[in-house]
Parts: sequence; C-alpha cells; structure tokens
Amino acid sequence: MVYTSSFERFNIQGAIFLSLAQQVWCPDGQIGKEQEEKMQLYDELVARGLIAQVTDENEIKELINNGKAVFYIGFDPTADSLHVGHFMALCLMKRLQMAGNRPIALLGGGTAMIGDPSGKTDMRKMMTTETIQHNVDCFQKQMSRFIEFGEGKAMMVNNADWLLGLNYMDVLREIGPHFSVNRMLAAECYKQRMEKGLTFLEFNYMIMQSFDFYTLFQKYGCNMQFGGDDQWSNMLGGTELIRRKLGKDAYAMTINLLLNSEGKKMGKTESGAVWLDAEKTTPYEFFQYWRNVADSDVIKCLKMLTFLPLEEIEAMEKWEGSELNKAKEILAFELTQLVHGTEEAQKAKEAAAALFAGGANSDNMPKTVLTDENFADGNIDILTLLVAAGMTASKSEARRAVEQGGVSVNGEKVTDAKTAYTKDSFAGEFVLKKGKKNFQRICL
RNA sequence: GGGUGGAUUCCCGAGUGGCCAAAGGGGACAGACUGUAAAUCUGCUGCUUUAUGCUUCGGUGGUUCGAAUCCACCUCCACCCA
Repeated sequence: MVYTSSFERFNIQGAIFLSLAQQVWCPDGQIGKEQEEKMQLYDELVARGLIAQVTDENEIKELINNGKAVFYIGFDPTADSLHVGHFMALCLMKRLQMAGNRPIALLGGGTAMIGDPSGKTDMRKMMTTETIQHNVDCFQKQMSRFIEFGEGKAMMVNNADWLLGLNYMDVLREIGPHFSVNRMLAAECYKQRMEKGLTFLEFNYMIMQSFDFYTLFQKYGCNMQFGGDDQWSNMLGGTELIRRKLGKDAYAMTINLLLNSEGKKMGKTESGAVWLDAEKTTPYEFFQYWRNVADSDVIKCLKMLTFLPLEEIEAMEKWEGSELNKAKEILAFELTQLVHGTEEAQKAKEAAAALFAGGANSDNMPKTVLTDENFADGNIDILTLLVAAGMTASKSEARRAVEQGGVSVNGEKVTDAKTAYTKDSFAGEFVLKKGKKNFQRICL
C-alpha cells in the first residue's frame, strides 16, 4: 500500500474529507507512475522532521508503511480544549489512518487523576473527578470532528474504564515486580523532579501508562504507541511490561515536540495555550499566532503541521527576507483551515488584510459591542474603553499605553488619557488600536 | 519521627523595624527601526478617583507610633538523619 496523503485536505469542523481523486496533483495525468514513486509514509514522517525516537526502526517502518499497525496515542484531559500539541498528534493519527493503520485515541480519564510529571518542574494541581469528566467530554467532541471514529475506523477509549477499578494489591503483585525503581528514577523524564521533589502519586504515572499499553495490547491487539517525545520513558515502560508479562513485542515511536528556534515549546502565548476551541482562541487569534511565527520557524511548522506536499514546502525554503511573509500567510491559512474550516480561515485572512494592509473588509475583525452601561454620564473615557474592549487588563495599564503613544482611534493617536467619547462621536462604529497588532472594532 | 534551610510582586531573586509598591535580571507590554520576523536601543511593569490614597511579601494572631522584616502557632517545600 502506498501512502499518498500529502494532497489530501481535511477539515475538522465539518469533517469534510475531500476525496483523493479531486485533490491529487497529477502532472500529465500520470497517476499510476506517480504512485509508484510516492514516498512511503515512514520516510515522509522523517522528511517532515516528525520522528524523534523509535524502538525498532525496521519493524515500525514495515508495520506502518503497510497499514498493519494498530496504534494508540494517549490524551490526558487536563483542560477543556485540545491544543496545538494535541493537534500534531491528531495529524499523525490522520496520516497513519490514511495509510491504512488503525488508530486508537485513548482519553486519559484515569491517568489524569494522577498527573504526568514528565519534564515538568512542578506538580500539577490535582483535578477533581468532575473536571476530568467535563474535559473528557470536551476532548471527545473535538476529536470526533477530526478523526473518523466507528466500526472499522478509529476507536476511542477511556482508560478510566480499566484504571479506576484496579485493586491495589493485585496491581502491585501483578505488575509491581516488573518495574525497577532504580531504573525509573534514572529516567530522563524525572530528572527535573529529582531536584524539586517527586511525589509517589506522580511516580506511578509511568506505571499506569504502561498498564494502558499492556491492556490495549491484549484487548485490541494494539502493537504500537505514539506520543510526544516527552513521553518516551513512559512508553518504553509499556513495551517492556508487554515483553515481560506476555513475551511479545510491541513498539513505540515519539514525535518531536514543536519547538521554536529558541528551544521553547510553540503553541503558547502569554495568556496560555493556543486552543483549538474557537471559544477559547478565536479563529482570528489562531490565524495571527501562526502569521506571526519567527522566520526561522515557518518552514519547520509547515512541514510538521500542514498536509502540504513536501515539494511545495521545499520550494518555500528558498524564499528569503520579506518573501517569507507569504509562507507565514500560507501556514496561518492552512492551519486555520484545518482547525476551523475554510470559511473561518478566509474570514481571518481578510480581517488581517484589512488591519495590516489597510484593505477594505473590516467586517471580520474582532469586535466589541458597547452598551448603554458603558456610557456613564453619556460618555466613555479612553481608559475605560480599552478595558471594556479587553485590550488592557486594568486602567493603569491602559493609561501607560496611552502615555506611551500606543493607542489610536480610527487611525488617530490618542495622547490624552482623559479623552472621552460620547455616543455621537462616531457613526456607529470605530476601530480601536493598541500597539501594533491589537485591533478591535468597537460597535455602539 | 528528629534536625537544618526555605516560602517575596508573572518567573528568578535582593531586602533582616520607618528612606518599601519593595533592588537586579528575565518575561510581558509600549515606542524607534522593520517585513504583522529577528536583533538592537528607549520607556514601562500592583490597583485606583495620582493621593501625606488603597491592597500586596505562605496563613492566622501578637509586639510596636510603625512589620516583608521581630515573636507565637499553623500550612507547604527542599536537604540530612531514621
């Protein structure tokens, strides 16, 4: 079986999967020949810079290239929306599924009760069962827009189903002997915690994750686990447990974390993660996040996150200087399209064009509607306005922005913090700008 | 269980009775330069009705004209011993 994914587009929002026939780029109509030469899945993953570590390269290559893998990826419901990291995992899932492999999405309703200490400096706040359940529901909803679940397709399971009912003594006797504390402590993922302190609760996370793999292996013949590179130790725990308990081989493969050129995790902003939920991160914000990535990160992001053909991306690699801006726009559009659908992506793009290039259509820019309550004594001052529009967290902050010349209304700089506006000052609406990139359309 | 050292603003980290809204650095934000990039430089960084104003230094109570700083108790953390 040959993998031809690159040309396919899919869309989470409407779960519209365009058919291959419509999308395959086919020079001179030589479709058969093209397929012969098409890159195999594993090699494409390597070329995209996705693969970080594997347990057995040859075996894994053989399995996934030929659609023989039943693999799982775990998602701990630590928030009420998926984020970019999850998105990468889902894309991987998608790529593998398209090559005929069977995906299992594992929701960590059980493991979230513990909290994964891997690579973290501090212990996570313990989540209540209600929160976890709520998050599981949210994850489920978002995922099913993205991956096709059902008979013969992808499967979704929740490890709460088998972890919550475990008997402590049974677990200890059954799998306890197969884990060496010495070795666990030496694991890379605990390193940071060895300095700051690691609780027994979190120490058990690896064991639970290993137990998941062991369970899925037996229940569904799941022979492979994928995950972020920070999961490597945890995943090895599973393959080892399977070998020791069952004498069988299972495999693990990690994908590189999406790091920027400074080595920091991407997909984070000062106010938190970049969410896939439109309620938490609007399509416009989502678009802007990618539109603003550093030059040095664009190509990497295109390779790792989009489904654009590698040849196309490689062509962009030659772009220099401000030309790279085009690549950023493509990246932003592609990703917004994948996550929020073509229509939203188009809107976000238009809004950005209107704001930055002074284009026409401002309909799609983020807006704030003012009500009578905002007009005490018939007018509203600039500081209150900035806060009401959510552009500054406090009036003090707003004052600073004005004093430093960072605020403008309809293109005119506001210099006096005491400036106030009445309802009639504007014809229904105006554009408020703070700094270089923050715009709000203010409607009355 | 015993001992030692800790907990300061977004983060790291100074501060050991009034000069403390609290040094310095990082980050964030704003300005200049630019390409909605990076680097650099500048400003700024608790809140508000800008004032001899208000709220902050793990928590509670106390000493004092006055406490981040002193005392008591509590909570949490690290290290050493068991």
